[in-house]
Amino acid sequence: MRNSNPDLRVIRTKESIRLALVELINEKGFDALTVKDITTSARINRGTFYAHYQDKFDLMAKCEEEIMLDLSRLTKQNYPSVIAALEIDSQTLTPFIFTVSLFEYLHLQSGFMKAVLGPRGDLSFQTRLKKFMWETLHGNNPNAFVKEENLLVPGQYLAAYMGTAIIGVIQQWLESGGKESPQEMARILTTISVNGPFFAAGLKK
Amino acid sequence: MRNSNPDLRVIRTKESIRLALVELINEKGFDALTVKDITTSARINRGTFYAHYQDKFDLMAKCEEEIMLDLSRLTKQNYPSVIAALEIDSQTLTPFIFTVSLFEYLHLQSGFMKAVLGPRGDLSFQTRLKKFMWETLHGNNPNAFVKEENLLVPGQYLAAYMGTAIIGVIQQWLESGGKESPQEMARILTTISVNGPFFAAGLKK
DNA sequence: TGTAATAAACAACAGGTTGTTCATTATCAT
DNA sequence: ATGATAATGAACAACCTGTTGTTTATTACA
Repeated sequence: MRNSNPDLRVIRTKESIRLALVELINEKGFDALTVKDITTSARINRGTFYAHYQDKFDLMAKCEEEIMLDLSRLTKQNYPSVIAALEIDSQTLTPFIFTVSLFEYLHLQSGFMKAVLGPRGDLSFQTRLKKFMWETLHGNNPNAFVKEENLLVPGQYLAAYMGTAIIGVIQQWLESGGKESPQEMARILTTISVNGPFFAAGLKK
Repeated sequence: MRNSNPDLRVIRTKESIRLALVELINEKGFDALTVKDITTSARINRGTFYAHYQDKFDLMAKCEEEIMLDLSRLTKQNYPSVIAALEIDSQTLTPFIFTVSLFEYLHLQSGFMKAVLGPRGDLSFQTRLKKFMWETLHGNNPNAFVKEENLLVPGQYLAAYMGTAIIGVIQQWLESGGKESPQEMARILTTISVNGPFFAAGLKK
Protein backbone atom coordinates (compact mmCIF):
# COMPACT_ATOMS: atom_id res chain seq x y z
CA MET A 1 0.00 0.00 0.00
CA ARG A 2 1.13 3.53 -0.58
CA ASN A 3 -0.08 5.24 2.57
CA SER A 4 0.99 2.53 4.94
CA ASN A 5 4.59 2.94 3.92
CA PRO A 6 5.50 6.60 3.88
CA ASP A 7 9.16 6.70 3.01
CA LEU A 8 10.90 9.65 4.62
CA ARG A 9 13.14 10.08 1.60
CA VAL A 10 10.14 10.59 -0.64
CA ILE A 11 8.68 13.16 1.73
CA ARG A 12 11.93 15.07 1.93
CA THR A 13 12.38 15.02 -1.83
CA LYS A 14 8.87 16.25 -2.55
CA GLU A 15 9.17 18.92 0.10
CA SER A 16 12.35 20.37 -1.37
CA ILE A 17 10.89 20.18 -4.87
CA ARG A 18 7.90 22.26 -3.86
CA LEU A 19 10.00 24.78 -2.00
CA ALA A 20 12.18 25.14 -5.07
CA LEU A 21 9.09 25.56 -7.24
CA VAL A 22 7.73 28.46 -5.20
CA GLU A 23 11.14 30.08 -5.04
CA LEU A 24 11.65 29.83 -8.78
CA ILE A 25 8.17 31.06 -9.70
CA ASN A 26 8.82 34.21 -7.71
CA GLU A 27 12.27 34.50 -9.20
CA LYS A 28 11.78 33.93 -12.92
CA GLY A 29 8.16 32.89 -13.41
CA PHE A 30 6.55 29.54 -14.03
CA ASP A 31 6.89 29.78 -17.80
CA ALA A 32 10.59 30.44 -17.73
CA LEU A 33 11.67 27.91 -15.13
CA THR A 34 12.97 24.53 -16.24
CA VAL A 35 13.02 21.14 -14.61
CA LYS A 36 16.75 21.53 -14.39
CA ASP A 37 16.27 24.76 -12.43
CA ILE A 38 14.03 22.95 -9.99
CA THR A 39 16.35 20.03 -9.41
CA THR A 40 19.37 22.27 -9.07
CA SER A 41 17.59 24.48 -6.56
CA ALA A 42 16.20 21.46 -4.70
CA ARG A 43 19.61 19.76 -4.78
CA ILE A 44 18.31 16.53 -6.21
CA ASN A 45 19.08 14.57 -9.33
CA ARG A 46 17.05 15.38 -12.39
CA GLY A 47 16.13 11.73 -12.73
CA THR A 48 14.64 11.81 -9.27
CA PHE A 49 12.26 14.54 -10.32
CA TYR A 50 10.98 12.43 -13.19
CA ALA A 51 10.48 9.54 -10.79
CA HIS A 52 7.78 11.61 -9.04
CA TYR A 53 6.38 13.92 -11.67
CA GLN A 54 5.92 13.79 -15.41
CA ASP A 55 7.09 17.36 -15.93
CA LYS A 56 6.78 20.78 -14.36
CA PHE A 57 3.15 21.02 -15.41
CA ASP A 58 2.35 17.77 -13.64
CA LEU A 59 4.10 19.08 -10.53
CA MET A 60 2.11 22.28 -10.69
CA ALA A 61 -1.14 20.43 -11.25
CA LYS A 62 -0.58 18.26 -8.19
CA CYS A 63 0.24 21.27 -6.01
CA GLU A 64 -2.86 23.06 -7.23
CA GLU A 65 -4.97 19.99 -6.68
CA GLU A 66 -4.19 20.08 -2.98
CA ILE A 67 -5.13 23.74 -2.77
CA MET A 68 -8.44 23.16 -4.52
CA LEU A 69 -9.20 20.27 -2.20
CA ASP A 70 -8.55 22.44 0.83
CA LEU A 71 -10.72 25.18 -0.59
CA SER A 72 -13.64 22.89 -1.26
CA ARG A 73 -13.34 21.67 2.33
CA LEU A 74 -13.54 25.29 3.45
CA THR A 75 -16.98 25.71 1.93
CA LYS A 76 -18.35 22.88 4.03
CA GLN A 77 -17.21 24.27 7.36
CA ASN A 78 -19.01 26.30 9.96
CA TYR A 79 -17.30 29.25 11.54
CA PRO A 80 -18.95 30.04 14.86
CA SER A 81 -15.90 31.99 16.05
CA VAL A 82 -16.31 34.82 13.61
CA ILE A 83 -20.06 35.22 13.79
CA ALA A 84 -19.85 37.60 16.73
CA ALA A 85 -19.57 41.35 16.35
CA LEU A 86 -20.92 41.44 12.82
CA GLU A 87 -22.82 44.49 11.72
CA ILE A 88 -24.23 43.12 8.53
CA ASP A 89 -27.56 41.53 7.76
CA SER A 90 -28.12 37.84 7.36
CA GLN A 91 -28.13 37.82 3.58
CA THR A 92 -24.50 38.85 3.46
CA LEU A 93 -23.51 36.76 6.44
CA THR A 94 -22.71 33.52 4.65
CA PRO A 95 -20.41 35.02 2.02
CA PHE A 96 -18.80 37.20 4.68
CA ILE A 97 -17.96 34.27 6.90
CA PHE A 98 -16.70 32.29 3.95
CA THR A 99 -14.52 35.18 2.89
CA VAL A 100 -12.96 35.43 6.36
CA SER A 101 -11.94 31.80 6.40
CA LEU A 102 -10.84 32.04 2.78
CA PHE A 103 -8.37 34.77 3.60
CA GLU A 104 -7.24 32.89 6.67
CA TYR A 105 -6.40 29.95 4.45
CA LEU A 106 -4.71 32.18 1.86
CA HIS A 107 -2.55 33.61 4.61
CA LEU A 108 -1.55 30.10 5.63
CA GLN A 109 -0.57 29.23 2.05
CA SER A 110 0.68 32.69 1.17
CA GLY A 111 4.01 31.44 -0.18
CA PHE A 112 2.50 29.23 -2.83
CA MET A 113 -0.54 31.42 -3.46
CA LYS A 114 1.51 34.55 -3.96
CA ALA A 115 3.59 32.68 -6.49
CA VAL A 116 0.81 31.15 -8.59
CA LEU A 117 -1.52 34.14 -8.40
CA GLY A 118 1.24 36.68 -8.94
CA PRO A 119 2.18 38.33 -12.23
CA ARG A 120 4.50 35.42 -13.04
CA GLY A 121 2.12 32.73 -11.88
CA ASP A 122 -0.06 30.16 -13.58
CA LEU A 123 -2.97 31.42 -15.64
CA SER A 124 -4.82 28.11 -15.73
CA PHE A 125 -4.95 28.04 -11.94
CA GLN A 126 -6.45 31.50 -11.88
CA THR A 127 -9.09 30.37 -14.34
CA ARG A 128 -9.83 27.41 -12.14
CA LEU A 129 -10.00 29.53 -9.01
CA LYS A 130 -12.31 31.99 -10.71
CA LYS A 131 -14.69 29.17 -11.58
CA PHE A 132 -14.52 27.88 -8.03
CA MET A 133 -15.42 31.29 -6.64
CA TRP A 134 -18.44 31.53 -8.83
CA GLU A 135 -19.67 28.04 -8.03
CA THR A 136 -19.20 28.60 -4.33
CA LEU A 137 -21.11 31.84 -4.14
CA HIS A 138 -23.52 31.38 -7.02
CA GLY A 139 -23.51 27.81 -8.24
CA ASN A 140 -26.16 25.15 -8.14
CA ASN A 141 -25.57 24.16 -4.55
CA PRO A 142 -28.48 24.55 -2.12
CA ASN A 143 -26.67 27.27 -0.17
CA ALA A 144 -26.11 29.24 -3.36
CA PHE A 145 -25.85 32.90 -2.73
CA VAL A 146 -27.31 34.01 -6.03
CA LYS A 147 -30.41 32.40 -7.50
CA GLU A 148 -30.93 32.42 -11.24
CA GLU A 149 -33.98 34.66 -10.96
CA ASN A 150 -34.56 38.37 -10.67
CA LEU A 151 -31.13 39.01 -12.15
CA LEU A 152 -30.67 42.50 -13.57
CA VAL A 153 -27.95 41.23 -15.87
CA PRO A 154 -27.14 37.88 -17.52
CA GLY A 155 -25.87 35.43 -14.91
CA GLN A 156 -22.72 34.54 -16.80
CA TYR A 157 -21.50 38.12 -16.71
CA LEU A 158 -22.38 38.59 -13.07
CA ALA A 159 -20.46 35.41 -12.39
CA ALA A 160 -17.45 36.59 -14.32
CA TYR A 161 -17.61 39.97 -12.63
CA MET A 162 -17.65 38.71 -9.06
CA GLY A 163 -15.32 35.78 -9.65
CA THR A 164 -12.55 37.84 -11.18
CA ALA A 165 -13.09 40.79 -8.83
CA ILE A 166 -12.46 38.75 -5.70
CA ILE A 167 -9.37 37.19 -7.22
CA GLY A 168 -8.10 40.62 -8.12
CA VAL A 169 -8.50 41.72 -4.52
CA ILE A 170 -6.75 38.58 -3.30
CA GLN A 171 -3.85 39.22 -5.67
CA GLN A 172 -3.58 42.80 -4.47
CA TRP A 173 -3.62 41.63 -0.87
CA LEU A 174 -0.90 39.04 -1.43
CA GLU A 175 1.26 41.38 -3.48
CA SER A 176 1.07 44.21 -0.95
CA GLY A 177 2.18 41.94 1.86
CA GLY A 178 -1.09 40.72 3.32
CA LYS A 179 -1.13 43.34 6.05
CA GLU A 180 -4.90 43.55 6.53
CA SER A 181 -6.53 40.88 8.65
CA PRO A 182 -8.88 38.32 7.08
CA GLN A 183 -11.79 40.06 8.84
CA GLU A 184 -10.79 43.41 7.40
CA MET A 185 -10.48 41.94 3.91
CA ALA A 186 -13.90 40.37 4.23
CA ARG A 187 -15.31 43.73 5.27
CA ILE A 188 -13.71 45.42 2.25
CA LEU A 189 -15.03 42.84 -0.18
CA THR A 190 -18.49 42.84 1.37
CA THR A 191 -18.66 46.63 1.34
CA ILE A 192 -17.84 46.85 -2.34
CA SER A 193 -20.10 43.99 -3.35
CA VAL A 194 -23.12 45.10 -1.34
CA ASN A 195 -22.98 48.82 -2.09
CA GLY A 196 -21.30 48.63 -5.45
CA PRO A 197 -17.88 49.88 -6.55
CA PHE A 198 -19.23 53.31 -7.48
CA PHE A 199 -20.65 53.89 -4.03
CA ALA A 200 -17.55 52.48 -2.37
CA ALA A 201 -15.59 55.00 -4.41
CA GLY A 202 -17.41 57.80 -2.63
CA LEU A 203 -19.77 58.64 -5.48
CA LYS A 204 -23.40 59.38 -4.77
CA LYS A 205 -25.94 57.30 -6.54
CA MET B 1 13.44 55.39 -44.63
CA ARG B 2 11.36 52.66 -43.24
CA ASN B 3 7.88 54.00 -43.76
CA SER B 4 8.52 55.37 -47.21
CA ASN B 5 9.53 51.95 -48.44
CA PRO B 6 6.98 49.41 -47.27
CA ASP B 7 8.08 46.13 -48.75
CA LEU B 8 5.08 44.03 -49.63
CA ARG B 9 6.96 40.89 -48.64
CA VAL B 10 7.49 42.20 -45.15
CA ILE B 11 3.82 42.97 -44.80
CA ARG B 12 2.83 39.53 -46.01
CA THR B 13 5.33 37.81 -43.73
CA LYS B 14 4.30 39.73 -40.62
CA GLU B 15 0.65 39.18 -41.42
CA SER B 16 1.05 35.42 -41.62
CA ILE B 17 3.19 35.37 -38.48
CA ARG B 18 0.49 37.10 -36.49
CA LEU B 19 -2.24 34.89 -37.86
CA ALA B 20 -0.19 31.86 -36.91
CA LEU B 21 0.39 33.29 -33.44
CA VAL B 22 -3.32 33.72 -32.76
CA GLU B 23 -4.06 30.28 -34.14
CA LEU B 24 -1.40 28.63 -31.98
CA ILE B 25 -2.33 30.46 -28.80
CA ASN B 26 -5.85 29.15 -29.14
CA GLU B 27 -4.53 25.70 -30.00
CA LYS B 28 -1.81 25.02 -27.43
CA GLY B 29 -1.34 28.24 -25.47
CA PHE B 30 1.31 30.92 -25.58
CA ASP B 31 3.58 29.18 -23.07
CA ALA B 32 3.71 25.93 -25.00
CA LEU B 33 4.11 27.27 -28.52
CA THR B 34 7.57 27.52 -30.04
CA VAL B 35 9.04 29.73 -32.72
CA LYS B 36 9.18 26.65 -34.88
CA ASP B 37 5.44 26.16 -34.42
CA ILE B 38 4.84 29.69 -35.60
CA THR B 39 7.04 29.47 -38.66
CA THR B 40 5.66 26.09 -39.65
CA SER B 41 2.12 27.36 -39.36
CA ALA B 42 2.99 30.58 -41.16
CA ARG B 43 4.87 28.66 -43.87
CA ILE B 44 8.01 30.73 -43.57
CA ASN B 45 11.57 29.93 -42.69
CA ARG B 46 12.49 30.12 -39.06
CA GLY B 47 15.33 32.45 -39.91
CA THR B 48 12.85 34.84 -41.44
CA PHE B 49 11.07 35.08 -38.12
CA TYR B 50 14.24 36.12 -36.35
CA ALA B 51 14.79 38.78 -38.98
CA HIS B 52 11.68 40.52 -37.69
CA TYR B 53 11.43 39.56 -34.03
CA GLN B 54 13.88 38.63 -31.32
CA ASP B 55 11.77 35.75 -30.04
CA LYS B 56 8.16 34.87 -29.36
CA PHE B 57 8.07 37.27 -26.43
CA ASP B 58 9.21 40.11 -28.63
CA LEU B 59 6.52 39.24 -31.15
CA MET B 60 3.89 39.17 -28.43
CA ALA B 61 5.13 42.44 -26.97
CA LYS B 62 4.90 44.17 -30.34
CA CYS B 63 1.39 42.88 -30.95
CA GLU B 64 0.32 43.97 -27.50
CA GLU B 65 1.97 47.33 -27.90
CA GLU B 66 -0.29 48.09 -30.83
CA ILE B 67 -3.35 47.13 -28.81
CA MET B 68 -2.34 49.30 -25.87
CA LEU B 69 -1.69 52.22 -28.22
CA ASP B 70 -5.15 51.85 -29.74
CA LEU B 71 -6.69 51.65 -26.28
CA SER B 72 -4.98 54.79 -25.05
CA ARG B 73 -6.23 56.55 -28.17
CA LEU B 74 -9.73 55.40 -27.27
CA THR B 75 -9.64 57.28 -23.98
CA LYS B 76 -9.00 60.55 -25.76
CA GLN B 77 -11.95 60.29 -28.11
CA ASN B 78 -15.39 61.78 -27.95
CA TYR B 79 -18.36 59.63 -28.80
CA PRO B 80 -21.29 61.88 -29.71
CA SER B 81 -23.05 59.04 -31.54
CA VAL B 82 -23.78 57.03 -28.44
CA ILE B 83 -24.78 59.83 -26.12
CA ALA B 84 -28.39 59.72 -27.25
CA ALA B 85 -30.98 57.50 -25.61
CA LEU B 86 -29.08 57.10 -22.36
CA GLU B 87 -31.06 56.72 -19.19
CA ILE B 88 -28.23 57.17 -16.74
CA ASP B 89 -27.05 60.21 -14.87
CA SER B 90 -24.04 62.26 -15.77
CA GLN B 91 -21.70 60.70 -13.22
CA THR B 92 -21.87 57.34 -14.94
CA LEU B 93 -21.92 58.80 -18.43
CA THR B 94 -18.19 59.02 -19.06
CA PRO B 95 -17.36 55.43 -18.06
CA PHE B 96 -20.42 54.21 -19.92
CA ILE B 97 -19.40 55.86 -23.16
CA PHE B 98 -15.85 54.65 -22.76
CA THR B 99 -17.08 51.15 -22.17
CA VAL B 100 -19.15 51.19 -25.34
CA SER B 101 -16.23 52.17 -27.52
CA LEU B 102 -14.01 49.75 -25.63
CA PHE B 103 -16.22 46.82 -26.54
CA GLU B 104 -16.50 48.07 -30.09
CA TYR B 105 -12.72 47.94 -30.31
CA LEU B 106 -12.56 44.54 -28.64
CA HIS B 107 -15.01 43.22 -31.21
CA LEU B 108 -12.79 44.54 -33.97
CA GLN B 109 -9.74 42.77 -32.50
CA SER B 110 -11.64 39.77 -31.21
CA GLY B 111 -9.31 37.23 -32.79
CA PHE B 112 -6.22 38.44 -31.03
CA MET B 113 -7.99 39.54 -27.86
CA LYS B 114 -9.73 36.23 -27.44
CA ALA B 115 -6.38 34.50 -27.71
CA VAL B 116 -4.36 36.63 -25.28
CA LEU B 117 -7.16 37.07 -22.76
CA GLY B 118 -8.29 33.45 -22.98
CA PRO B 119 -7.34 30.66 -20.57
CA ARG B 120 -4.21 29.95 -22.61
CA GLY B 121 -3.28 33.55 -23.16
CA ASP B 122 -0.62 35.87 -21.80
CA LEU B 123 -0.74 36.70 -18.13
CA SER B 124 1.52 39.73 -18.36
CA PHE B 125 -0.84 41.33 -20.85
CA GLN B 126 -3.76 40.81 -18.54
CA THR B 127 -1.80 42.46 -15.75
CA ARG B 128 -1.04 45.34 -18.04
CA LEU B 129 -4.64 45.65 -19.17
CA LYS B 130 -5.86 45.57 -15.59
CA LYS B 131 -3.57 48.44 -14.74
CA PHE B 132 -4.75 50.34 -17.79
CA MET B 133 -8.38 49.93 -16.78
CA TRP B 134 -7.69 51.29 -13.35
CA GLU B 135 -5.73 54.26 -14.60
CA THR B 136 -8.35 55.10 -17.17
CA LEU B 137 -11.29 55.06 -14.83
CA HIS B 138 -9.60 55.96 -11.56
CA GLY B 139 -6.09 57.19 -12.15
CA ASN B 140 -4.48 60.56 -11.70
CA ASN B 141 -5.83 62.06 -14.90
CA PRO B 142 -8.07 65.12 -14.58
CA ASN B 143 -11.11 63.22 -15.84
CA ALA B 144 -10.55 60.55 -13.21
CA PHE B 145 -13.71 58.81 -12.26
CA VAL B 146 -12.73 58.08 -8.69
CA LYS B 147 -11.10 60.66 -6.45
CA GLU B 148 -8.89 59.51 -3.61
CA GLU B 149 -11.29 60.88 -1.02
CA ASN B 150 -14.42 59.63 0.66
CA LEU B 151 -13.46 56.07 -0.16
CA LEU B 152 -15.22 53.43 1.93
CA VAL B 153 -12.40 50.99 1.31
CA PRO B 154 -8.66 51.29 0.58
CA GLY B 155 -8.14 52.59 -2.93
CA GLN B 156 -5.79 49.80 -3.95
CA TYR B 157 -8.44 47.16 -3.33
CA LEU B 158 -11.15 49.11 -5.07
CA ALA B 159 -8.79 49.46 -8.00
CA ALA B 160 -8.03 45.76 -8.05
CA TYR B 161 -11.71 44.93 -7.73
CA MET B 162 -12.92 47.04 -10.64
CA GLY B 163 -9.93 46.42 -12.85
CA THR B 164 -10.13 42.66 -12.68
CA ALA B 165 -13.92 42.61 -12.74
CA ILE B 166 -14.17 44.39 -16.07
CA ILE B 167 -11.53 42.14 -17.58
CA GLY B 168 -13.43 39.11 -16.33
CA VAL B 169 -16.56 40.33 -18.08
CA ILE B 170 -14.60 40.99 -21.25
CA GLN B 171 -13.16 37.46 -21.15
CA GLN B 172 -16.61 35.99 -20.65
CA TRP B 173 -17.95 38.03 -23.55
CA LEU B 174 -15.15 36.95 -25.88
CA GLU B 175 -15.35 33.30 -24.85
CA SER B 176 -19.09 33.10 -25.29
CA GLY B 177 -18.89 34.46 -28.81
CA GLY B 178 -19.40 38.18 -28.31
CA LYS B 179 -23.10 38.05 -29.06
CA GLU B 180 -24.20 41.07 -27.02
CA SER B 181 -23.73 44.49 -28.55
CA PRO B 182 -21.18 46.92 -27.10
CA GLN B 183 -24.07 49.05 -25.81
CA GLU B 184 -25.60 46.08 -24.06
CA MET B 185 -22.26 45.14 -22.48
CA ALA B 186 -21.79 48.71 -21.28
CA ARG B 187 -25.26 48.58 -19.75
CA ILE B 188 -24.44 45.32 -17.97
CA LEU B 189 -21.17 46.61 -16.58
CA THR B 190 -22.67 49.92 -15.52
CA THR B 191 -25.61 48.21 -13.85
CA ILE B 192 -23.38 45.98 -11.75
CA SER B 193 -20.92 48.71 -10.87
CA VAL B 194 -23.50 51.33 -9.93
CA ASN B 195 -25.90 49.12 -7.99
CA GLY B 196 -23.40 46.54 -6.83
CA PRO B 197 -23.16 42.84 -7.65
CA PHE B 198 -25.46 41.84 -4.80
CA PHE B 199 -28.25 44.06 -6.02
CA ALA B 200 -27.67 43.02 -9.62
CA ALA B 201 -28.05 39.44 -8.42
CA GLY B 202 -31.60 40.20 -7.36
CA LEU B 203 -30.89 40.48 -3.66
CA LYS B 204 -32.48 43.22 -1.60
CA LYS B 205 -30.19 45.48 0.30
C1' DT C 1 18.61 48.81 -69.93
C1' DG C 2 22.07 47.29 -66.92
C1' DT C 3 24.44 47.36 -62.55
C1' DA C 4 24.95 47.90 -57.60
C1' DA C 5 22.79 48.18 -53.08
C1' DT C 6 19.45 46.52 -50.07
C1' DA C 7 16.81 43.31 -47.53
C1' DA C 8 14.25 39.11 -47.17
C1' DA C 9 14.66 34.14 -47.17
C1' DC C 10 17.33 30.23 -46.50
C1' DA C 11 20.31 26.00 -44.78
C1' DA C 12 23.50 24.58 -41.52
C1' DC C 13 25.44 24.77 -36.97
C1' DA C 14 26.48 24.93 -31.88
C1' DG C 15 24.46 25.12 -27.30
C1' DG C 16 21.09 23.95 -24.14
C1' DT C 17 16.84 21.35 -22.33
C1' DT C 18 14.06 17.38 -22.19
C1' DG C 19 12.69 12.85 -20.98
C1' DT C 20 14.56 8.20 -20.48
C1' DT C 21 17.49 4.38 -19.07
C1' DC C 22 20.81 1.76 -16.21
C1' DA C 23 24.12 0.42 -12.96
C1' DT C 24 25.52 1.90 -8.42
C1' DT C 25 25.00 3.81 -3.88
C1' DA C 26 22.48 5.37 0.15
C1' DT C 27 18.61 5.13 3.01
C1' DC C 28 14.46 3.26 4.94
C1' DA C 29 11.17 -0.12 7.32
C1' DT C 30 10.82 -4.11 9.87
C1' DA D 1 20.80 -7.06 10.01
C1' DT D 2 18.66 -7.43 5.73
C1' DG D 3 15.74 -7.07 1.92
C1' DA D 4 13.35 -3.40 -0.37
C1' DT D 5 13.19 0.93 -2.28
C1' DA D 6 14.58 5.59 -3.28
C1' DA D 7 18.22 8.61 -4.98
C1' DT D 8 22.27 9.24 -7.69
C1' DG D 9 25.40 10.01 -11.70
C1' DA D 10 26.07 9.30 -16.26
C1' DA D 11 24.83 8.71 -20.80
C1' DC D 12 21.52 9.05 -24.81
C1' DA D 13 18.58 10.69 -28.62
C1' DA D 14 15.41 14.06 -29.66
C1' DC D 15 14.07 18.58 -29.74
C1' DC D 16 14.12 23.76 -29.62
C1' DT D 17 16.81 27.84 -29.79
C1' DG D 18 19.36 31.63 -31.64
C1' DT D 19 23.30 32.67 -34.76
C1' DT D 20 26.08 32.16 -38.76
C1' DG D 21 27.14 32.75 -43.59
C1' DT D 22 24.91 32.37 -48.13
C1' DT D 23 21.45 32.85 -51.82
C1' DT D 24 17.69 35.16 -53.96
C1' DA D 25 14.62 38.87 -55.17
C1' DT D 26 13.53 43.57 -55.16
C1' DT D 27 14.75 48.42 -55.50
C1' DA D 28 17.54 52.50 -56.78
C1' DC D 29 20.21 54.74 -59.89
C1' DA D 30 23.40 55.59 -63.79
